[in-house]
Amino acid sequence: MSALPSFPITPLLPEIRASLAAHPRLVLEAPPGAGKTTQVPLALLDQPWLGDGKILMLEPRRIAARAAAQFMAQQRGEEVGHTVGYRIRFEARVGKATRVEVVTEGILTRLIQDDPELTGIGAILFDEFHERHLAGDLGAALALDVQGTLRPDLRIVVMSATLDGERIAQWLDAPRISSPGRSFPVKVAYPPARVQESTEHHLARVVRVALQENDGDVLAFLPGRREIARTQSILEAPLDHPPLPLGEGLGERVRSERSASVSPNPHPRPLSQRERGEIEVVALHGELSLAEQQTALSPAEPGTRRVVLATNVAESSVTLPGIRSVVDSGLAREPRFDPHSGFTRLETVNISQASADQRAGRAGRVAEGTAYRLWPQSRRLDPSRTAEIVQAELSGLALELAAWGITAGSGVELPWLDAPPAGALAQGRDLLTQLGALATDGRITALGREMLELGATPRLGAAALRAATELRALVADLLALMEARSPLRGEQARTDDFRARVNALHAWRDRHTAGARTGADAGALAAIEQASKGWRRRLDVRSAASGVPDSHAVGDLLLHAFPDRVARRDDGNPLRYTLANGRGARLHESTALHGEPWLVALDLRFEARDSLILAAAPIDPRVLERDYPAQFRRERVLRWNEERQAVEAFEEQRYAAIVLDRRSVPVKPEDALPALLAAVRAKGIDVLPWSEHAHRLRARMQALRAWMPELGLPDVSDAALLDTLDDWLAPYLNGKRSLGALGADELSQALGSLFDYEQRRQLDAQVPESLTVPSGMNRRLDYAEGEPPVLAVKLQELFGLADTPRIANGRIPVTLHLLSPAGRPIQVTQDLKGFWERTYPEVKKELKGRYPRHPWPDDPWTAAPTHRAKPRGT
DNA sequence: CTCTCCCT
Repeated sequence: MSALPSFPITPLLPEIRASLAAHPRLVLEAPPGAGKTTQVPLALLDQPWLGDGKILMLEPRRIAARAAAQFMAQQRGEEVGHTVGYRIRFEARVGKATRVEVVTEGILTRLIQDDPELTGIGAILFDEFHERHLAGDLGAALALDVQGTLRPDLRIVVMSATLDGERIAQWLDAPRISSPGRSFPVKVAYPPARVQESTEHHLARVVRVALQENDGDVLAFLPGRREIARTQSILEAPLDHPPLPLGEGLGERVRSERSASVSPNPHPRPLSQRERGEIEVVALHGELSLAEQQTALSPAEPGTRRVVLATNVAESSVTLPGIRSVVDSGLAREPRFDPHSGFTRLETVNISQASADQRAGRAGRVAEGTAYRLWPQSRRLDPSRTAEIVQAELSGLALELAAWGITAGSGVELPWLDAPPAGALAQGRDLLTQLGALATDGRITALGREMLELGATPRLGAAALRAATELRALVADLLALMEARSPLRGEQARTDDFRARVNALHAWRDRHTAGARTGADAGALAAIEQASKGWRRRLDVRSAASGVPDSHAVGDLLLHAFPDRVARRDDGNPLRYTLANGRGARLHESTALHGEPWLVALDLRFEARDSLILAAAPIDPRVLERDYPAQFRRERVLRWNEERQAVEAFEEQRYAAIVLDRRSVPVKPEDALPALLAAVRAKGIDVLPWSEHAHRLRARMQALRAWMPELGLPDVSDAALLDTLDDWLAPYLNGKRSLGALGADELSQALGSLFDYEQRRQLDAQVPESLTVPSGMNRRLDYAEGEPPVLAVKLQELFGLADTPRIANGRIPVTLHLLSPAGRPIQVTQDLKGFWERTYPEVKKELKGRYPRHPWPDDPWTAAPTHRAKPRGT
């Protein structure tokens, strides 16, 4: 150990050893450059608790796993594969003597599932745990479960670079040791955007400032390719105005921000023509070919300064030499799974504080640096990155859990740092059931176990294992191509026909064409071929596929991975498709798949209406009939025809939600009734044929209920009627096929049926339709909710009536609308007596002249009531 | 008409 070179973490190693001797779990916080990855595993090798056990160290990336193993082996003066080895998918360098095994995260899950006792393993170290990958979280939860049950002696060390150590330590119930890093101070500035300035213009402007104020290269972080391209064109366009004047705006602001441990170039000056000519702008993102990435990663020509416009690749995956300043948009694109739609979509989000610090740290690897942040300093960032487990698609996790014995109803839980959300987990289990990996009781099937053993995603695993033996060579290619980014470049890169990728791989393999002529990236194809070779080994295939597969072969194999994304072209619109899950999708206008009646959509960009199909392959629908017979259904379907206000019946032949054939069939009465009731429920009570009579009947029923609550009458408000349609309306709709067939009388009868005989008797007695007035005529009563009834009547008809009539057992006085002989309103009153006494004499004086042929007695109490005028001449 | 990064 004494031979170890010194790292910032070196002085802490005794403390780390002591802690693990006393306590089986530990949280180790150390920023990049502290040496934790390479020093901690070796420092634990001689510990008594380890005996001759192995140390497993998890890395989130393959490159990092290889590099860490390489570095440690070198440090011991050995080859990789002796004391120190590594294991990543399709590649292992471990030997009998190997005691430190650096593995990628998915490998650990396999190891634990294969041997839950973790025989021979004494410690597991989770490096870069702050990245919170799904596999890392699962691995840690499984390891904790094993430690708590079968292996109390197992040591678990979680190494993290963020401020989140406290939370992790609580979760683990573990002590916490922090190490300083090895990096130079980085000064942070927050230059604000100008009014209406786009992110790209803001960023380009600050990049120019960074070039002025600092030596060395500039690394800028943007959320994606589109923003990188826009920024690049802004930076490469000739300046239409001279660069920033001295001492104004940003230059000043930068120097006044925070206390700087180092002051940037104290005399920023405009770039000269010559200097600008020496600045090289390069893009860096995951879609680039290896060669293109190399350009960005290699040192610039002497005398040339470089501006690297990068996505998140540059945050952790690659190291860039010579960076002295970082310009950070504060944005990243992250996948979010929506359990409702079953799709994952990319969202542009604000980065976490941990990411911001990690990005800024990139400016301090070689010397002091400056980080320019393009968001307001007042903005509060989330302290650390959201764990993948809370926002990702979870079918893979659900399958691992099922293999561990955790099913939907098992009630068993793992000790999660962040538990998987129930909705996404349920959706994952649904998919697994559809793929045949889970039985109906939720337990894992034999196919599910095979899928885990194969080590592909559940979707691709299902496709691979269901393929006929003679197609397995092609399946291996499809797995490799599906997992990789598209190898196509140039014109070809735009195609949405997935078969173009297969053809490019086969052409490259067959050496018929040079890499360049296939329009594909030879480096990418070589990597895909490596993966395909790995899959061929696992699938027991001797030789690789070649040539151009049959037109449906690719789709027919991959539809077993995406049975829910089988798509059929709509009749009306050749670009529009309906997916088996019922959602809409469309091909873009320059599609290479125009006219294909059936597709399997392999990649979609989610949109609320019609998702865009980014990659697809044609399929033969007969394969669906053969392999998913249960999804084919012939069903009677009832539809509401809005125009006819009537029920229609169809017989539909469907694959899942895709309608293959629809024929009109006669409507059965027992079919129609529920559909008619549903239509009323959906459209509201006003859709019924309300007559004047029915309205009035309902008003009286409501009035009686309000005025004589002791009768306990049913509510006939809109809401109550809708709630009880089955009771009162159904008998009258029975046998009908449209709402129009319901007569107005029938509606009244139906309403009336809500009251029994006695209640109807009370209705007629207490809330009558009309009153007989002294003239002998029946005059209608008008009922409105919450008001006394209105009796409109000519004055002359009431002669002899002393008091206001009352109804509802005398509880409610009617409101009299007293009318002139011509039917014009004279007075509204509930006090007839008062009217006769006070108002009538005046009314008489006024109207007698106008209606001389009508009686205007001085004494209305004793006069004979009449509804007619006096006969002429009397 | 345009999608971040990674992994069994």
